[in-house]
Amino acid sequence: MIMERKRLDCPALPPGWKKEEVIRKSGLSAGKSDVYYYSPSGKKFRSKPQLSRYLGNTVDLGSFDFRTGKMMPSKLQKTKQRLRNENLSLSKGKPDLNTALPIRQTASIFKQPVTKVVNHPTNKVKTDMQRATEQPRQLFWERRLKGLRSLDVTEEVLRTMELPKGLQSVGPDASDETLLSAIASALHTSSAPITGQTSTAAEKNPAIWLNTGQPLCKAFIVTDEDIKEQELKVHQARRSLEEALLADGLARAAESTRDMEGKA
DNA sequence: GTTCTCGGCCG
DNA sequence: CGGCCGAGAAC
Repeated sequence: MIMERKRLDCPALPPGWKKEEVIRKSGLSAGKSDVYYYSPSGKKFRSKPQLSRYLGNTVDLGSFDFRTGKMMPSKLQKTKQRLRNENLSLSKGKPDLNTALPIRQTASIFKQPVTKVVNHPTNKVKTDMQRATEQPRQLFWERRLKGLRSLDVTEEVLRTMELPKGLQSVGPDASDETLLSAIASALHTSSAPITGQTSTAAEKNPAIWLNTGQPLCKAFIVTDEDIKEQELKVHQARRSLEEALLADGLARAAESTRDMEGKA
């Protein structure tokens, strides 16, 4: 007899998500149960951290109880406690090893739709369409990114990027810092063109008119000079990378040569 | 190779 | 005690 695995709908998550509870039937932990979730595309999730890594900023799992699959408002208290503790330990100079929200800026750890251009221009790689369709977002979620900095290996703060004068932010937090995060996130999260907020109404009352598919940034104009300037920067960056790789290769070659001589 | 399952760590 | 994830077992 085959034990039917019940995959139940989960109202607290976006449509199509399923929840499953498996009872352990042997061993010391017999009787205990494990809870799993399945995305609309069928991917299995076995913990809350795994879930929030995947969902990114599209869903606030702060009050989500993984075991029951329900939103538990009582848990909001604990979320605030956690934030306090984080700020405390950060001010003591401990490195922030938290990999939960908000999303990281420098690497796309989330699966994104990718178009691979090979010989024939119509060829495409398979993508997770459930993930590719943009989901509703919280207004002004980018504010959570405030204060994030990129560090090098010695934990020195890297110089932040300077933004062109033409870029101006929209919304309650008009700092350049958040603007940069908002744009960087938009470029990472969406494959659609980034135009900024094209409706001028959004500037007057963003809470109503904000286009959540676009960053908190006024519409901007990109001139030919901007493009040329950027091309130059990319070119220079590639040159220095090329030089670094070459130097590294030479160093390795020299090292292995020395090793060989040592053995002979 | 992938999926299932339980152990065990750690907060 | 329970959440989370590693790793061996099963397929």
